[in-house]
Amino acid sequence: MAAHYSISDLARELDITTRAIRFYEEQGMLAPERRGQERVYTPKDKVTLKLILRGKRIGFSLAECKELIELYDPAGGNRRQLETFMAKISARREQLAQQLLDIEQMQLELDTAEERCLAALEHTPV
Amino acid sequence: MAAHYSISDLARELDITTRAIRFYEEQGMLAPERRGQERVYTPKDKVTLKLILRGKRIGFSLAECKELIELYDPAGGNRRQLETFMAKISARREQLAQQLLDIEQMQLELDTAEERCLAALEHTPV
DNA sequence: TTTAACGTTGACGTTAACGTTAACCAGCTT
DNA sequence: AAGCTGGTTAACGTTAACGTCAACGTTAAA
Repeated sequence: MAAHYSISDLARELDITTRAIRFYEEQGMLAPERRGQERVYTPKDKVTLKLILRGKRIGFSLAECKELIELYDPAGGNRRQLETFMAKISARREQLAQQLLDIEQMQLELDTAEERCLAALEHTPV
Repeated sequence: MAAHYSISDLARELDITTRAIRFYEEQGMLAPERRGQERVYTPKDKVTLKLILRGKRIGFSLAECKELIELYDPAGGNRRQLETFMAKISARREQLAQQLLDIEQMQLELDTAEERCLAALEHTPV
């Protein structure tokens, strides 16, 4: 429940390097406060980092992760921007649906591959 | 139902560049026949390419795609190899499961992001 | 007081997965 | 003969996402 984290606190907890965290900041995805030179992170920053990591796991680029993060900003923006965002969201949805299909198919094929491995092991002497 | 394809046939049909196809070959993922200098692809090569593309869509590296392809080889290999493959398969399965969770979570958040966009549009004059 | 732990800013290095010329050849058409 | 289409190899260029020093400052403990 700590209100603040150091850069290595977050690195440890989220299992990334401090270099990566600084890099995300360099890319404009984070803007932690400073106490002198040192970066001080809030729980909100932590949430942002988690968003980035999840995005990456799904296969988004950092640039795309940044867009996602911006959706959470109350910055809002004008009608044109909002419509652009909506379009991007719908494009994402389609891509995610395709990924789901790919994953299902892949799982089926891994099943049969596994079976073939097992069968082969049956006939292989220890 | 053609028995053979040229490199640009496949490029067109699978919507990739000929450069990419040659690159996959360079990486040892393909080994098309030759008629003189020219590459001649069979339906089997096409299947391999599709496997690569699906793998990429899910977020596998080319090296990982190559491993998947090798699972389809009747090369088989020894007990040690098979066990290694099995371990990799199970690791993949876990990663895929995690991706599914991430995608579901992401979809929920896109839902609310979309709602916020819509709400904002409501209050924005045309 | 020195040494250890943690932080900082450069800045160059690295890997993956192709893109992009360049320079060439073979066959067909005009 | 000239030009187009489509293929080839070789080799350098590019982008993303950090890794990996180097050189330095600051507490806090031994």
